[in-house]
Amino acid sequence: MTLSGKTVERLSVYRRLLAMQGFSGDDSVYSHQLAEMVSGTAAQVRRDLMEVGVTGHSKRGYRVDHLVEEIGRLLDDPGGSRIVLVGVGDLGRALLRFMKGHHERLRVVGAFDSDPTKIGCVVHGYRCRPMNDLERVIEDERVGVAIIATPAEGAQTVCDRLVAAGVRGVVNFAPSPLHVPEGIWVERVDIATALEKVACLGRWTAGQEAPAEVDGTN
Amino acid sequence: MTLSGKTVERLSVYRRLLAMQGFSGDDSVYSHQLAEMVSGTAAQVRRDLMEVGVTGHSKRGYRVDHLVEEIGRLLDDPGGSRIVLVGVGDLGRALLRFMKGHHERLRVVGAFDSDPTKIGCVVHGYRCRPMNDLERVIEDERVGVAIIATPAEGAQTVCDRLVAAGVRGVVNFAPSPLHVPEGIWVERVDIATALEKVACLGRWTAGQEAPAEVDGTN
DNA sequence: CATCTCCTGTTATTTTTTTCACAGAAAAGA
DNA sequence: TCTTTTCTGTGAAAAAAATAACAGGAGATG
Repeated sequence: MTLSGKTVERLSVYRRLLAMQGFSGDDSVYSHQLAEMVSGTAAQVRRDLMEVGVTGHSKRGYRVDHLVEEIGRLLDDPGGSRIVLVGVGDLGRALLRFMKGHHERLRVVGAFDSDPTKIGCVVHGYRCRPMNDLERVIEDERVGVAIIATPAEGAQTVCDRLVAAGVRGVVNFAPSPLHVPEGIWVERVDIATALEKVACLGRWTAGQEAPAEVDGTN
Repeated sequence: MTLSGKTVERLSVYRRLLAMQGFSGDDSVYSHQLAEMVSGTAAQVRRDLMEVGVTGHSKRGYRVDHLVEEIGRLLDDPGGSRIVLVGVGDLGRALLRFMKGHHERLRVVGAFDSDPTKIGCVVHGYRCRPMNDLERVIEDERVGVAIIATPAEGAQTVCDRLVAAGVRGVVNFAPSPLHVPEGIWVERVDIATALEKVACLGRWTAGQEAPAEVDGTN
């Protein structure tokens, strides 16, 4: 049984929200409460949780602690995931900051940049290393996940090196898609597209929807 | 006819790639070339372009300049979109930097933060303003799109203010989902989820896939 | 205890999205 | 001019995702 990407996304969100909400001890949640939190439907939540294998209690919902634990069993590598970040520009710095507080199970073990003037600088507690060290760190630390926060130009080259060195999952913040061999998972976080999409669809949805005479056959 | 979100995303990427690739004058592209660029299929590309309404030429493909223009006609507000950014932390700064170079059609007209020590600072050419000015700027500048780059706690409150002031599309970088009235488009960019997803699925896909005896029925 | 209510678990249905497949068009070559 | 090749445009089929629907269980209420 393989979990769909969409499901994994939602599970990640459920867990985060449950952690943020100050649940304690033996608290429970209903599927419709979780649904409300994510602006989804209760059926969707129950379906997701079914896939996780957790079982709720009719009339009392799901035990929060149990839920968090089981989602973790599915999402997390038991040994924790080690991560490298490539590209310590503005975005890279923001990401390091972001990784700082959260995530002991997602640990950054190296930050790299090709700009010689950045090498050695310490950003949010992480020291910036030269690109030459990339392969060694990945192999020594058994890194499975990489974050690419370089400009578009360098991204593909960096990606090739990462994959060759053994990385199996990549989060790509560069504004161009990456080509990877089969078996490597790439998650694209495309800020420019997100903006254009919102600008376009925000206008659309709020605009003069359904020209009335065609009775909106969508 | 309403364009699906997925389609809009792809169109945005097509256009960007076409712009990045140094096409000139009356160059043309084939659907399979575009497909290769985005690691997609030619059929998908043709279907997307069909929705745009552009028509290609058999044996010669699509005129690049025509394509870019037509995609623009669909995605862009003719008058350009004015944007506000709320939250000038590390991520907000990275986003301002990002908006700087690109996008004259997506123009940031205000950056806001609730931290008094940040007010007045100029970041990548944008001056940080106090939250009090938020509504006034949105109304005066007829802002339709907002970027939320605050911590999770403040995000919903900020969002409510944005919507009340007239914003119709929101890009949410805060790690918690937002609740909005119907007609408002929210695009979530969830860095934490992207990381967890890659860590999970990268492990999965490369791992001991399909236990061999079940002949991989996915 | 009987009933009412409000949950979960899961199957069935619908909707959305992607892929397939092929007719038609146009350049190129013989 | 006839054939071959290699495109596009699009209906049909398939796959994926979301939604609805409902049986069954368990606390609450009287």
